[in-house]
Amino acid sequence: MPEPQAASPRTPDATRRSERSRRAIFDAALALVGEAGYARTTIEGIAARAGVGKQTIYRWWPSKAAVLLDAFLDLAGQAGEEGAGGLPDTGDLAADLKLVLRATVDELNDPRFDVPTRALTAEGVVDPDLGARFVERLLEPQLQLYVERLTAAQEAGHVRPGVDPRIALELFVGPLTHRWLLRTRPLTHAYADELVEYALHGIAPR
Amino acid sequence: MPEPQAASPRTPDATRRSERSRRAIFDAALALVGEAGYARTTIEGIAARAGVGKQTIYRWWPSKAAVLLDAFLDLAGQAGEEGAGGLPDTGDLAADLKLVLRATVDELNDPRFDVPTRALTAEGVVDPDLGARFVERLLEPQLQLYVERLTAAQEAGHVRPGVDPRIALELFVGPLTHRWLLRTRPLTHAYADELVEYALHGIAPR
Amino acid sequence: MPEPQAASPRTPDATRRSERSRRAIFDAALALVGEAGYARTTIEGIAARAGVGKQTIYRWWPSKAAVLLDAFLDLAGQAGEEGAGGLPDTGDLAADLKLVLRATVDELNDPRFDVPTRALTAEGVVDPDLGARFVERLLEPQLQLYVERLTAAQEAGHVRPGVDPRIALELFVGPLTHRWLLRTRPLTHAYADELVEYALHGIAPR
Amino acid sequence: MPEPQAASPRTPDATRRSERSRRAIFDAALALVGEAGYARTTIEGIAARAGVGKQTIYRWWPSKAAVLLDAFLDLAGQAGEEGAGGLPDTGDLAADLKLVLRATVDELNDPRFDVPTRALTAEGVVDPDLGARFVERLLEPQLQLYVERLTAAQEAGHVRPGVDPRIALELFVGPLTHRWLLRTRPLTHAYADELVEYALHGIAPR
DNA sequence: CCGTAAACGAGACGGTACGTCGAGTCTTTGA
DNA sequence: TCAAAGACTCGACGTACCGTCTCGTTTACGG
Repeated sequence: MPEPQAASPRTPDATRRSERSRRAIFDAALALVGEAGYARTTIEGIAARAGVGKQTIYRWWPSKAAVLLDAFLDLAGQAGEEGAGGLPDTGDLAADLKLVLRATVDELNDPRFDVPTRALTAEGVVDPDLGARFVERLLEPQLQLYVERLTAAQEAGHVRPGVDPRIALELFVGPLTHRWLLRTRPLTHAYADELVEYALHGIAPR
Repeated sequence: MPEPQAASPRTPDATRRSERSRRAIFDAALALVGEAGYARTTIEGIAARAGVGKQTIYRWWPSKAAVLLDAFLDLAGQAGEEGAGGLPDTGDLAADLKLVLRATVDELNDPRFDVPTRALTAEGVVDPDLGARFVERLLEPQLQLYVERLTAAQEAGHVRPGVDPRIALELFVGPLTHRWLLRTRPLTHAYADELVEYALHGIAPR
Repeated sequence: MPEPQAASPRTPDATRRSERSRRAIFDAALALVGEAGYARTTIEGIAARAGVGKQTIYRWWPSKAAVLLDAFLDLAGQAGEEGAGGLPDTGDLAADLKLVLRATVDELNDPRFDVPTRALTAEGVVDPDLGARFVERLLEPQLQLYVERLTAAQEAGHVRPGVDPRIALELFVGPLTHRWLLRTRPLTHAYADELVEYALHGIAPR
Repeated sequence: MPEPQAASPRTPDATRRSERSRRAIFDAALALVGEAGYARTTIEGIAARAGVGKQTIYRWWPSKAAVLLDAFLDLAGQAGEEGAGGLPDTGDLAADLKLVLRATVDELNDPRFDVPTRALTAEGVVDPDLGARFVERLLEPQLQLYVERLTAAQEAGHVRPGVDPRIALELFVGPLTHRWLLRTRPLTHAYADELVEYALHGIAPR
């Protein structure tokens, strides 16, 4: 549940907040972004679609991006309640990473995911506060899964001792994100595989 | 030199274009972004500062981002006329890459560079046309330098045969960009060095 | 009190209207027309002078002319609250008409009245809706005073029975307006007198 | 043929003027006013339609209204070359005037005449220079015909001696124009007749 | 008959105002 | 007493024309 970011003049009473409105706002925001894209989604539009006064949005969120981020977190929270039990660990690190990266490639190629995530990411690039929230709530938890898997591999002797897993993971995630955000080259399974091939050698035991 | 992207309704006659206005617009745009940030820079403001009619901007560019991209390219073109002779090649690939990546880190940490580049990148993330132009005119030429240096290293036997330099370079550039854009961790020289260390092993001969 | 002419897309709620803004707009509009003339008065200028958003003008009026007409009506409403008790009736129709027409001549020769009235009239000539409002709200009530006076004269036997007062009045008002609007000849008291002389014979008993 | 209004900076050489352009501009102006109305007719539009540079218009006319006035005069000049031999004189002044006024009523009720004349008149109401030209070139010559007819009638003893025909004519023309411009009441033949009835008594011998 | 100066078409330019949109604030009203 | 509704100020949008100003390109005259 997103608490408003601290000491604003006249912090509203969160306990009296209308859950009904909150949900309606999330639904409207996600629907509008899906239909019209992020840039053409407006706070006014969200309010109208949600059947809510504009003030009700301004009361609880500082910006359109913040609304959407919370809507996203809400969505992810619902989805993630069951699954998300960590990366697979079959003992074969290369295979496990390829599986995960291929899945990520598919997700990034799916417009339903691509459009709003791209919008939110772009906003975070430019708005440090939002970016921090985005990273802390959405990105970092996912990266932590890589840390866990790589640490396990390190303990199993498949990754060179002394390698920092937090840096190592970026060898996989960084290039993928680079291609996705900047569209320098197409994102394919073959690319994911090759990436694992190259990067894994970099952190493998000598 | 940015030729208008053709096939628009009533393309204006580029030969009659006022070089004076073009320069004034670039100067104003860069100054305003530097002073007020990208979001608070408006086309109206650029026009006023440049002493130019708004229509003169709209006649030649489709958006604020496009203006700024061209202003950037113009700047880069001036700067790059003398230098830009490729990445250093001392024969020591690791050292050369560290040098370059450290320089990149410094640049990315310099607000004069960071603010507008970040803004332009974010815009490109969301606007495919602009992104394509951004990549083609600014990013790809830089990446090509890596390709050249890595190919040379490959021929010298310092990089495993069969490794695709275009993919290999992303092992260096991808993670750096990731940290920069998403601000997940601080960008330091130490990080640049470690990145080279890890990634280089990945593409070194067995 | 000007109710918006209904059946527009999304008629705003008139009960919530800001009386403060309405007054400020009228004041600004009249002041600007007086200072700069009608053509150089702009909606943007009125809004700025009134300390009001442009939208607040566009919300309630369809055009600059409509604003000015309402400003005029408002002014006339204030002025007319006490006076306006009809044309004088001394029993001497010729004298009474000469008095009134001379006063009208003076008014039409006074730039404070001439400039905005002329502008509004010209606009009404070309814009039938505005013209209708102008006539209905400003002109017709004045003409009605003539009807009353002429009817009284008719009952007193000073006007031929069977003469339609609504037409008769135009013998006085028409030529005067003609000279004023088209500036064919100077508007003088002598002219007013002569007009009464000629026209009155036309409707006198045989 | 409209000579430019004297000593402007660099008066152009009228002898070199392109008759072709002049005609094309008139045609375009009249056509556009007919199609879109005066307000939506622009100098730019006239130039484009006439296949003429804007400067060619600005070189010879000071305003849109001036162009249209000249276009009108040109038209009237063509039309008036044969006819316009004065008002009819059958000896029956009332009948003659009714005939003429009825014809005027018909003209004023014809949209082809009404729209542009109305526009030009309105412009003249507000722009004294244009108004003067309008009156001098179009209106006054017509009024002169009334003067002639009334003078003839006066000599024949049908109009009271001492009556100023220039004023008398306004008893007929003024009310008609009033109704037409202000749309206070419909313009009908019956009205024209009644007007003659009333006004003629005013100037008849006692 | 030819060179030259003008008027010409085209249209880019600096401006001004347009009418619209949305942001964020403030006020009224009904549940 | 909160929230819906929505009017408010403000600022920027992108467009339309204004009137001015080059640009070549005709065109017609004067040598």
